[in-house]
Amino acid sequence: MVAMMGRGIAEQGWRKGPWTPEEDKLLSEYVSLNGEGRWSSVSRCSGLNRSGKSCRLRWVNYLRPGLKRGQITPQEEGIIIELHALWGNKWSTIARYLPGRTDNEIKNYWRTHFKKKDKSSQKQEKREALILKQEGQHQQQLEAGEMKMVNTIDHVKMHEAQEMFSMYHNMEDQCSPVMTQDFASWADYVVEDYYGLWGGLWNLDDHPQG
DNA sequence: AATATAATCAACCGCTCAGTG
DNA sequence: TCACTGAGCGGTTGATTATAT
Repeated sequence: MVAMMGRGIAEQGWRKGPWTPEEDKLLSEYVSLNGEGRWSSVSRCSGLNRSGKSCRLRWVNYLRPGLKRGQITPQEEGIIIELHALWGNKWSTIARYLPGRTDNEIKNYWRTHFKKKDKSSQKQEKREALILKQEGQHQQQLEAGEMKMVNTIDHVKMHEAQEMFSMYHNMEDQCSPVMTQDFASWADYVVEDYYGLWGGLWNLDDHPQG
């Protein structure tokens, strides 16, 4: 494994690899005394043999107070999907709208839950191709859905909407609140949910697109 | 029960950008 | 204006855990 990519091996004197409870304690104490920031001086002042980068990451993603641990809720998932459709891989921006969640967490969630679609979709698409042959009307239905979507939300690009639909459709764990079988009815759901979401989000102080 | 594969998570790396002298 | 530095971000990797065969 190419020498573990140097993981766990001190390079330039910095310790790498998983954090120990002792290190966590030192970092927490340092931040509680000195506040966030000044990461480059953490190692000097706290006794930690970690780079500032590493300290910051550990604090932001793991030690920071108020972090939620555990499963992403369906509501959070919906927000992630919709914000990603709008902004793409702007994980830190998306994370601002999910209190207690980190950009890393959201990024990981997206990768594991939705990027896998790329693989599974190949199988799925084969299956769907068969179904399409059997159901010649399916395409008409899809197009009807597309038209509805385009007319209703011009914020979300069509292909993104189709991707979102595919993702919902491919999710087999039934965690999605709505499992519509066609794009048209799904579009109805998203339109409702979309405005519901933004009605709330626009009230936040930190407007995303300034 | 053993092995292979997939999923998840924590952490690192390289890059960019803003602040400062 | 330019160079330097620190902080933050997104992409990626590798270890661990869960699930399937």
